[in-house]
Amino acid sequence: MASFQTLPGFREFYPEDLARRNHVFRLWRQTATAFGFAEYDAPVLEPLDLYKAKSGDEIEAQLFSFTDKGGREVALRPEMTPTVCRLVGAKANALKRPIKWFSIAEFYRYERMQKGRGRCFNQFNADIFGEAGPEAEIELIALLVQCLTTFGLTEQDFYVRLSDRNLWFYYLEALGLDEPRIRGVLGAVDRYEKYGDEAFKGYTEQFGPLDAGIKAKVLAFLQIKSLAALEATLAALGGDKLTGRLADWRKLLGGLEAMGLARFIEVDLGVVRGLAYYTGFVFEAFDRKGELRALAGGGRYDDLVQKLGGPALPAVGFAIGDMTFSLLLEQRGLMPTFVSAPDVYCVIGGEAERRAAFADIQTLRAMGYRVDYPMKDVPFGKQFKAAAESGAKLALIYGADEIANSVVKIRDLATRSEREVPAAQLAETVRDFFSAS
RNA sequence: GCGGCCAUAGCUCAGUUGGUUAGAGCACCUGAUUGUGAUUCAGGGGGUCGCGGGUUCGAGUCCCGUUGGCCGCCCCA
Repeated sequence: MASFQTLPGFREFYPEDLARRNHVFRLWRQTATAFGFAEYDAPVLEPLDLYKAKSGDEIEAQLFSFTDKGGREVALRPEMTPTVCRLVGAKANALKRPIKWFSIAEFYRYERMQKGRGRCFNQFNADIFGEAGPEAEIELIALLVQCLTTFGLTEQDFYVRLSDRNLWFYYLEALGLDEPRIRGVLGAVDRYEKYGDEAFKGYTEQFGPLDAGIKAKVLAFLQIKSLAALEATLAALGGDKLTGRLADWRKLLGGLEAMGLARFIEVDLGVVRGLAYYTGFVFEAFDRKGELRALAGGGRYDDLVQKLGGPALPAVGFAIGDMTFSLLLEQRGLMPTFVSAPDVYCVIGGEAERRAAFADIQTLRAMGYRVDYPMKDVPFGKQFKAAAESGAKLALIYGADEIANSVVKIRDLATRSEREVPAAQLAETVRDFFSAS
């Protein structure tokens, strides 16, 4: 038993674990690239103020933060959004619009561990800057969907809930509420799914009971699950803001439908997302069975770049966490088992043969083949067994007889057939074998 | 931050009302086997029973504390 334990909530990646993680990262990266997103990265350690600027005590309590040797207050990054806003903000005027960027990075939050949540995790982040219209949401939600379907997940496995903080705001405004009350109601809406009527307790304490007529309308609005129902509800109210917003909704849903993604999307105004910086459309991806935490979440945050010192720049983004996502893939049997097998395994008679084999081993490795051999002299029988167990396709046999005749014996480990080739032709024979198979 | 359950070999787990030197399977290593395949047989390494304290003639077993894990609550950028 090791004396030194891994820090709580941190993960170690043994080769099989890392193979799975690499698989996930590789497909995410491939998908984002196909959508025309460019990859970036940034420091793991940031000034604490970058996160304090936009958030309260709760968030600070969950930061890994400390004072460095130069007396700076620093924190391990808990998310990518402030960082990417700074990167983009600093060069906003020099970057071609729209700015479509993604990253795959590690984040740290000092939280209690749970299923699908640790203190150290990876996220795929994708953001579009400089596009104020719902075209940006279309592109991002399409990317989100494909980041999941590329692993074999279907609409049976997950869905994306789509909502809109602006629409809520305009609607409550039209019902005659002022801004503090609107925020109070949105807080209740956020919790309504979980707590039912209890969710309004906080509002009542602060502002007194919500007018029964308004509350009924809020509850009805919250349960809206289609664009048609939305339009019907809002038709009576009219107003430029609401009419304009409905046009955005039609454009967004129409775009996603044209991309063939309608089956993944559910209008659900019950989603508000607690995070204060979201300003418009918000969306979250969940597994259909409802057993896991959210797979991904995102939305529009048009004010954040400016708040962090950059120019006014509209923005939309989302993130997928690797922990819940990997759990889902494993539950659905979509996480492949990775075997680490060489292409070629060398069977070597003894010291003298070993020297001859080394030259060929180096040649084949330089050609890009993965070649292994036993480090110590081992009886032939064991070596053949090792060759078979290694998963290699070919065994190369270097015995005294072969060396004497300047040949190498090649054994096809699948068919168990053997032949000898002149040592000089080994490289091309191996290449032909692998290019044919 | 709060609550429930749990902790014995690398893994999965036994371990009697508290009683000799803590076990099995799998995995790993060696040999049988000096040129041909997952078998078989024989052998081997590996444990301060999470850690610390207490009760006892005696603790893997009972009690307290602590650390860590799983699950839920809060939160979830």
